[in-house]
Amino acid sequence: MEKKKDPIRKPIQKRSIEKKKKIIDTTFKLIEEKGYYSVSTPEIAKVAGVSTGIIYSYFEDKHDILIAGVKDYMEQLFSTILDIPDDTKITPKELPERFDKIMKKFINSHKHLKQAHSKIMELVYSDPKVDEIYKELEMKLSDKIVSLLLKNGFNRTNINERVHVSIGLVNSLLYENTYHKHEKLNYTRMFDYTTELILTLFKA
Amino acid sequence: MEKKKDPIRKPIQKRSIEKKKKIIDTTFKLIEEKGYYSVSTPEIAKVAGVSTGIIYSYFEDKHDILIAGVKDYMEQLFSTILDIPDDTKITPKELPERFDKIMKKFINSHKHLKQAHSKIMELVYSDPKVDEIYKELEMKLSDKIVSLLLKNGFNRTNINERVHVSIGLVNSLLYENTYHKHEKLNYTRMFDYTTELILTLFKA
Amino acid sequence: MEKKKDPIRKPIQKRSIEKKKKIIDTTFKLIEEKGYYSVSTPEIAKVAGVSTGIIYSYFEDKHDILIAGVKDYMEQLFSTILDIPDDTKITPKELPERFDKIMKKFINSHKHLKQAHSKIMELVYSDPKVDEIYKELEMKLSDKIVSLLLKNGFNRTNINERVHVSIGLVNSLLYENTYHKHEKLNYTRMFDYTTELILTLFKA
Amino acid sequence: MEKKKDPIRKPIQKRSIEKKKKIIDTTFKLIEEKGYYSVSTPEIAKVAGVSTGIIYSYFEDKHDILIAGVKDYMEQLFSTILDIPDDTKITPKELPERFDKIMKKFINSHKHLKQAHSKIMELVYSDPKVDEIYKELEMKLSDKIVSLLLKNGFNRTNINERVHVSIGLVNSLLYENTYHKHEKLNYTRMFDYTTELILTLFKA
DNA sequence: CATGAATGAGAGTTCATTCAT
DNA sequence: TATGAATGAACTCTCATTCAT
Repeated sequence: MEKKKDPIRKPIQKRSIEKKKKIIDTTFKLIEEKGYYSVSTPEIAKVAGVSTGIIYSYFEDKHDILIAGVKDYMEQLFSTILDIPDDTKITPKELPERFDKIMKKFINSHKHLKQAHSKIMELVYSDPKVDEIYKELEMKLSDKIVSLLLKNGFNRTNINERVHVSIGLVNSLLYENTYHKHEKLNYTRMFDYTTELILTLFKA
Repeated sequence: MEKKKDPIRKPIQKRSIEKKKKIIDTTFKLIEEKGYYSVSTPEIAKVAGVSTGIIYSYFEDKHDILIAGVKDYMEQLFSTILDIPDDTKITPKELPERFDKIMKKFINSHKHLKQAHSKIMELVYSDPKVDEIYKELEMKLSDKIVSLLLKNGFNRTNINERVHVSIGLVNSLLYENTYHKHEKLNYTRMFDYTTELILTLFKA
Repeated sequence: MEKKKDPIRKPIQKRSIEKKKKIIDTTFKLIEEKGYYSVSTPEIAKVAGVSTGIIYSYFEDKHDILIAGVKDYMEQLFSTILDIPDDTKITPKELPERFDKIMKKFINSHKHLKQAHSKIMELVYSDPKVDEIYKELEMKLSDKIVSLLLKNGFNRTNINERVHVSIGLVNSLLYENTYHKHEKLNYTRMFDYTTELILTLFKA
Repeated sequence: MEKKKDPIRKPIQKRSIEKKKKIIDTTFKLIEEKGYYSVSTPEIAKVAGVSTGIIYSYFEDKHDILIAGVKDYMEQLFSTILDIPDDTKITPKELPERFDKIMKKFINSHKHLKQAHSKIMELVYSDPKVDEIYKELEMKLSDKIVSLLLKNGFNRTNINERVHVSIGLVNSLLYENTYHKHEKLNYTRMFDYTTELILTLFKA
C-alpha cells in the first residue's frame, strides 16, 4: 500500500519563515565548513535549534535544503551585476573606470564568501541540479551584460561570445584569487591584465 | 596491550605492484562513472578482482586510493605540455601555429576525459589534498611554459602572471566547452577569441 | 508537579458527535484502502477535515479509533442475521429456501465489503482487542441462530456445536469466495455443497 | 549516480547456513511474540546474536526475512499431509479411521504452533506475498488429497470442490480450536461433526 | 600474503503524540 | 474548544573498516 506524504509546508507566519530561513542558513554554513556529504540532518537540526522532524515539513529531503541554500547564495553573489538598472548610461570614456569598479566589487563579494565558493563549485560539478541553477544564472548575467552594452552603443560582432570569454576571464581570476592562491604570483598585476584583455575584446 | 595497525605495505613483487595499480585504476574508473561518494570499497574490490581486506594492506583508507588515482590522472592530463622537450625551438613566426596545435591537443585530451574531468574538479574543490596536487601540477605547467618562452626569447615583464592569466583563459574555455555548454554560444569563435587574447598578452 | 492528561471527552453536542463519527468513518475508510499501518494520524485528520489535535480529545490514541471503527463495521456486517425479528416463523418446508436467501444476502454483503474484509481479518488476527469484539459478535450471531431454531422447533442435540460448525462452513466459503479465489474452482458448486452440508446437520 | 548493491549472499559454509537459519528463526519467533510491525531489525540482530549489517548480506530487506520464515513454517505445517507417499493404499473400510488419524495429527501440529498460526494468518491477510505462498501451498495440499483419493478409487463428481469444502471445514475447526476458543462449546463434538460431514461429502 | 564474512556507528527519514497559541 | 507546528524516539538500511581463518 502506498503511503501518501504530507505535502511540503509553505511557511506563512513570520516565525515559520524565520525557522525555514534558519534551517537553510545553518545547512549552508555547515556545508561550507565540512562539505555536503559530511553534514547530517540530525546535525543540522541540532545546530539550527529545531527538531529533525520539522526539517521534513519544510523540505522534501536533505538535498532540497541544499538547493534552497545554493539559490540564495548565488542570487546574492550575482546581484552585484544583475541589480544594475537597465537604463544605466555609460559613455565610452567612463567604461574602463566603471568596469573596474564593478569587477572590484564582484571580486570583493567573492572574497567575503570565499569558503562558500569552493563548496558551491564542488556542487556545481557534482550535483546536476546545482549545475543547472548555476548555468542559468550565468546566462542571466551574460544576457544582462550584453543588454547593457547594446543599450550604450557598444555593439560588437559575436557579442555573446565576447561577453562569455570575459566572464571566463573574471571567473578564472576569481578562482585564483580567492581559492587557489599561488604564493609567487602578484594578483594585482593579474587583475590588470584581465581588465586589459576584456577592454581589448570590446575596443572598437 | 595496545593494538598496533599493520603498516601500509609497499609492494615490491611484480604481482603486488600490478594489484595495487589495478585497485587504483578501478577506483578511478568507478569514480569517473559515479562520483566518489557513490563508490564503495566492497565494490572496488569486486570490480578489481581482489578481496576487500587486501585494499587495506596497500592503502590507508578509501581516500588514499583516490589520491593515488588523481595523481596518475593529472599527470597524464598535463603531459601534453609537460612532456615537451626543454630544448624545443620556436621562432616568433611559428608561435601562433605551434600554440594553436598545443591548445587543440589539450582541449581534445579533455574532451576525451570529459566525464572524468567534472568528477576531478569536484574533488579539487572538495578535497584539500586533491586541491594541493592540482595546484602543484598547475604550477609545474606554468613553470614549464615560462621556461619554454624564456628559452626562445619571448621575455616579457611579469611573465608568470601573463602565463597564469593565459592558463585561466584556456581553463575557462575548456570548462565551457566540455562541461557547461550553453546552446546559443558558438564555441569555435570563443576558441578564436581565446587564442587571440593570449597572443595579445605575449605580443612584443 | 505531575502532569495530568486531559481526559477523553464524551461529545454531547450534535456537532461534536458528528465530528467524532467523521473521524471514525474516515479512519475506517483509509484502513480499508491501505491497511492499519499505512494510515497516519495526520492523514486521518486531513481527510476528515479536522485538526490533528482534536483527534486526541476524542480518542485515547490511534488504536482507539480503530476499535471504534471495527465495532461499527462488524455490527453492520452481522446485522443481516442479528436483525431478524425473534418471533419470525419458519416451517420445516420453508427452511431450505429461507436459509438459501439469508446465505446469499450474507455473502453478498461481504462481497460488497471485500476489501474491508481482508483488512478486518488481518486485525482480528493481529489485534487482541479486535479479536475479542469479533468473537463476541460471532457468539451473538450463534446465539441468535440457535434461538431462532429453537423457537421454530428445530431442536437438535448439541445445537450450539452444530450451529458453530455451520458458521465455520459459511465463513470458509466466504473466505474462498471473496478473498482467496482459486481459478480452477467452481464456486457455485461449493456454495451448493455448503448449504447441503448445513442442512444435513439439521436434518431430523 | 546509481549505487549498485552487493548481491545477496548465498551461504555455503555450514556456519553461514546456521547463521542465516538463526536469523530466520529469531525473526519468526519475534514476529510470533509481537507481530511483524513491532519487530525491528536491530532487535532481530541483537536477539539472534549477529550484527545488523550481516542481516542485509543474507536478505534483501526485513520483509525478505519474513518470507523465508513463512515458507519454512508453512512447509512444516502442511508436511503432515504432503509427505504421505503417493502410493499409499486405503480401502473404503479403512478410510474413516485413516482420516481421523490424519486430522488429529494435523490439528495437533497446529496446536503446537498456535501462537505462530495467528500471526501467519494476519500476514496472509495483510501481505500479498505471504498470501500467495499460502494459496499455493493450499492448492498443493488440495491436489495431493485429490490424487490420493483418485488413486484409491474414491472418484466423485466435482472432486476438487468437495475437497476444498472439506479443507475449509478443517480450517474452520482449527481456527475455533486453536485460536478463537469459545468456552461454552464442546470441541470434541465439533470435531465429530466435522469428520462426519467430510465423510458425507465422499460417500458413494 | 590473502580472504570475505562480520561489524556497528550512523545515515536519512517517518509519525504518533503534544502543547503553545 | 480547536489548531497545526513542532517534537524526538525509533525506524530501515549502508558501508568503511576489521580480523578470524
